[in-house]
Amino acid sequence: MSLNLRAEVLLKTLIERYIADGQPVGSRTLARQAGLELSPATVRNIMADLEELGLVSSPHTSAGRVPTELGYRVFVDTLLKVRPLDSSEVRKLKGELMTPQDTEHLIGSASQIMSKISKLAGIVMVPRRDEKAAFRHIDFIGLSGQRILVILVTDDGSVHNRIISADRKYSPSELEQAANYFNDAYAGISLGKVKRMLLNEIQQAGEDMQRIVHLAVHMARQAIDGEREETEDLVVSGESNLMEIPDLGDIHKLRKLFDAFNTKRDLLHLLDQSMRAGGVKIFIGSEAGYEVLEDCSVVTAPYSADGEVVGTLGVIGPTRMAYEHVIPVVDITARLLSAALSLQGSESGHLETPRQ
Amino acid sequence: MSLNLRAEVLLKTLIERYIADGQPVGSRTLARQAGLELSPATVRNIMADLEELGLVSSPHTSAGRVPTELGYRVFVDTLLKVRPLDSSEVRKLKGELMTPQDTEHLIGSASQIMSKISKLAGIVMVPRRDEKAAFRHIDFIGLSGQRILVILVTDDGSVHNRIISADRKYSPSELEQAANYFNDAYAGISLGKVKRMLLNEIQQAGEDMQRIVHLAVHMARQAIDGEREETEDLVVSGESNLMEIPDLGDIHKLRKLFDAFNTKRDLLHLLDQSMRAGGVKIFIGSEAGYEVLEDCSVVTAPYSADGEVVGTLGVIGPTRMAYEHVIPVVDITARLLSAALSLQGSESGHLETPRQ
DNA sequence: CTTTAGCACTCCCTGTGGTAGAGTGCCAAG
DNA sequence: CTTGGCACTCTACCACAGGGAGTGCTAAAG
Repeated sequence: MSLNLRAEVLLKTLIERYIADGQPVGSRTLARQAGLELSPATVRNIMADLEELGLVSSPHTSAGRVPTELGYRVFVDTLLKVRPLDSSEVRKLKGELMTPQDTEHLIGSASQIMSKISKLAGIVMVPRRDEKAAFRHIDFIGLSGQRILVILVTDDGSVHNRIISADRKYSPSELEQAANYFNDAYAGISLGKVKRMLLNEIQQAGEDMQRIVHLAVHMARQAIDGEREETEDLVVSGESNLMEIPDLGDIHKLRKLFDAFNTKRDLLHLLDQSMRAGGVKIFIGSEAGYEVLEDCSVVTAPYSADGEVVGTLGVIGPTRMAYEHVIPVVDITARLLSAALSLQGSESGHLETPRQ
Repeated sequence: MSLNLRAEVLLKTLIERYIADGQPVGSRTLARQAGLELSPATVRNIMADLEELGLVSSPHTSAGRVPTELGYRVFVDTLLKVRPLDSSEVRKLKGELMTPQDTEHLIGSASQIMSKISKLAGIVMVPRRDEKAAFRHIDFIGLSGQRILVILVTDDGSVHNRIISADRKYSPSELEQAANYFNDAYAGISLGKVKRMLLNEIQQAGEDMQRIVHLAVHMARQAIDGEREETEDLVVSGESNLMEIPDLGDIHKLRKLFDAFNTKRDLLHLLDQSMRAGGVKIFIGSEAGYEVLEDCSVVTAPYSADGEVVGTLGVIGPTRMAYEHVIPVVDITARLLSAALSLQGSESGHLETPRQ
């Protein structure tokens, strides 16, 4: 892909222009806009070259050129200069994310603020650190019948609750004993480890363990197992912004996209991919491999808590989006969210004696 | 509004026909469909009468008739016979709502199942019974810095958590003492009462109360106050179903509607209105008084827990919806949700000694 | 060899007119 | 009161032509 300087400049101006107003751009316009002293005819020759390389295409014979996905790819990879964020926007971001709030709200705020600033849809994967987060506290509370409410608190300050059915009814004091046993025995241990320990305990001990211990172990196991599903989740905001974008005018495609927002599976998978690579990543149109994302691009960045990557967030919009603006928004949101989450982690696991 | 039988039959068939295929219906079709032995010309005369009464209108001179909002009103109030639900649909509903799950999931399931069956959007207001629900249990857990995670459990089995900033850092044992104090002092008392008691306690005691008590009271107060906002919430499902409905083809209107789903304020207000009246209520088009609901109808029903109305749910779709199908869906969902919520309430508040 | 001007060509978009179809309103007869 | 008949209206659809935008090609100029 060796483009000479002139061709690069022209491709860049073409894409910028096209992003700005969505019209195919012709040789005359391009010649004037590019700042090079070239005639439209010369530009036409170069456009023919670019078309051969698969970087641009024309919707029909007499309609100017439009970037292809490959064209966008080259653009974002080599030609794009991201412009630093407006200080007012940075302030907005900080204001939204630096106020203390629990993880759930934080995620929601991040998603919303991204969608508000970019005028597109914001997506945030909920953090996946259950396996690593340390167990902090558990509570068993009896409901009607044999149902028991289990509240599980991890070291990072997140709370999960779940209703399970027990084998019989338990008295409040039995439940309290069970909780005490569990809190004493497992405080400070990572959830992943707790899970393995529970499995062992169940297999080995068989019937001869104390009733209370038995109860605690089984209930906790159900609660921790249940977490897995719940945590595979995604927060989407500002979907409706996408409805005003003429590029996505096809109601049918739009509907499929919205369904994807609700199903979440595909998007989660996509976000999962970009968890590994550090920094901002961009998926253009069909690159992502999902049909629903046709004509869409996704700009993602991983975020971390306490120095470890725990999730991904991003913005989703039409392929024709203002990348130079969206990229820094996603980037900075990821950084701010990381900071907020790291602040939030409990110190007590390391610095203080675990609560008993 | 005195319609003779013939006119009623014609209006009914017209609306049924229009609901079925969305086309303005002409006199010839109507004459054949209605089962009355009438010629198109006679039907035309009657249609002119109905038009004068404001029950139908024609989009243009030669285009058949279409029901007006008033026409729909008369239809649902006096002409409509709701058909009982398919037993397979009832099974689906029961399967979804009778499996034990916590309140939050229950609400989500109710909304989803309604949208799935009606192929429209389902909305459920989250229950408002905080003031009445009894306080059950509180936990304070220290996070980094001066931040404290407060977990509040009410008697109905719902869990709320919130992060607050304390005036200084507290040790785990201090926090535990505070929680113990609070759990002992307030167990079984309704949240509304707890709130008032806390206000009193703060005013009266001034500085001379014990440090721990002081801490507990202040933290609990923040948590309980916070609840108010959070609980003003709404769960929407199946919005994307609305995108495939040709009646709502105008992207701009659709966008406004989706914004309303996100803002939630207007919809909550609407649902709030129908909390008082028992049974299914129907808002047709502009009747509701909200611009965004133009061309939409909302079918709502209140639901209860332990015999007391705590919220409203419903379905929202185009004015031209299959009322005779949607109405029983909403009705039964409300009943099933009521049953599920009533099951869920904890008995312990009444039957057992409060946990200490 | 590259750049440029000129020119014919292609395709879209818009507006126009004409026609068929559906349905109405009205009138006069049953 | 009901019905058949008839003139009228409005829409939807089609074909067609003209203007506009932009291209590709060619030949000449740098």
